[in-house]
Amino acid sequence: MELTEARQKFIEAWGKLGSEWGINRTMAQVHALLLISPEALTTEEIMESLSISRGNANMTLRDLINWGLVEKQHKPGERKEYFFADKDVWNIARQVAKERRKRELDPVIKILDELSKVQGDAKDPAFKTFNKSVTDINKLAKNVDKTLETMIKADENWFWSSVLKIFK
Amino acid sequence: MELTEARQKFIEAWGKLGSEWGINRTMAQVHALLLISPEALTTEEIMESLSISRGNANMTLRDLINWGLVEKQHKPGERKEYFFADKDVWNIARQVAKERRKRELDPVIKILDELSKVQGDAKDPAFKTFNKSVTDINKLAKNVDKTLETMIKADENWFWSSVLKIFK
DNA sequence: ATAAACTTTCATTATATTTTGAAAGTTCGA
DNA sequence: TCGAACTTTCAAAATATAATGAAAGTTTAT
Repeated sequence: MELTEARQKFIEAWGKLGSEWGINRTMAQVHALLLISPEALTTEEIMESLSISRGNANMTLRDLINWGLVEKQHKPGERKEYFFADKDVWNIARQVAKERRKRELDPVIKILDELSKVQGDAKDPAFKTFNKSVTDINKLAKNVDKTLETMIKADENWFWSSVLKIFK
Repeated sequence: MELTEARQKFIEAWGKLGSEWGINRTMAQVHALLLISPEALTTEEIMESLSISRGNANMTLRDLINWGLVEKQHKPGERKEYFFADKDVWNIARQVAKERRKRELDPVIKILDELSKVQGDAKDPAFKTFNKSVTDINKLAKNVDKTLETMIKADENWFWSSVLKIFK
């Protein structure tokens, strides 16, 4: 396989994985493109490479910037904006973990905390079952939350050597 | 808050979280309903509870069965099928991890392995950047894979006490 | 063999999400 | 202050995803 084809496959695979995990396919593809681009790219180049419209490119890049995965660059003497992706995969993983935790896990934990407090008749099977499921999910969610928090703060080598050491 | 309202909130929250993570909202809601139902339910009851059509209920239940989260039950002397969800939250988490690993992570790792092998000019920045990103992502993906494999096999208490011990 | 009870299918419809592109907005040099 | 270069917006269109429900299929008791 040669580079051009391989790059294409990478962009496709990343887009597919993204869409399976609730991330817009185009956003994942733009990210993939920037990940394998040694230089920062202009909006034009991204539009061209992925055959997407200006509006789509613009919004997608803004989202990527909000996710902390991409940044704008300016070249001296040029008006155009260039976009560049952090290539440190551990940083990327941490950043994604951080954002998804904030946007999705935290709100759910808040609701589960409320629902855990709901009082009811200890003899009512409907209440017992509700209470058990909610409480158990809440505990699990909090364990995940703590693990993510650690990961977000952690150094990559330390993190994986600790985790994998347990499991050997 | 009383039970009826709380149940409703739980179903909503679970549906929302599911849809953010690439799982059909209705599927997550049916699962939530079964999770808080002490008894197995019929298709009719599920349709009624969630205001969904027969076809939708049928397909969603089949999917949940394929995910290993729900099973059919038969009551003696009755033709009707009843549906019941495993209430063990750790089993559920493992089952979801297992399925998503198989359906999504494994195929991606396969592609990354191929792409890691692509040869190129070590002086070409395009090749160097491509190669580094692909290789690094591949390593990360394999660490995640190993961790999931361990989790899938693990006992809940052992797993969390090991993981959280590292991070205290 | 029949029919009632129940389940499954799938073409059609509905909904949700994503994309487009032209117009409006902004910035900057002359 | 003007206009060229560039960016952003957003209503409308396109696409993708999910839901409906009637018809077809299946099972079982008689």
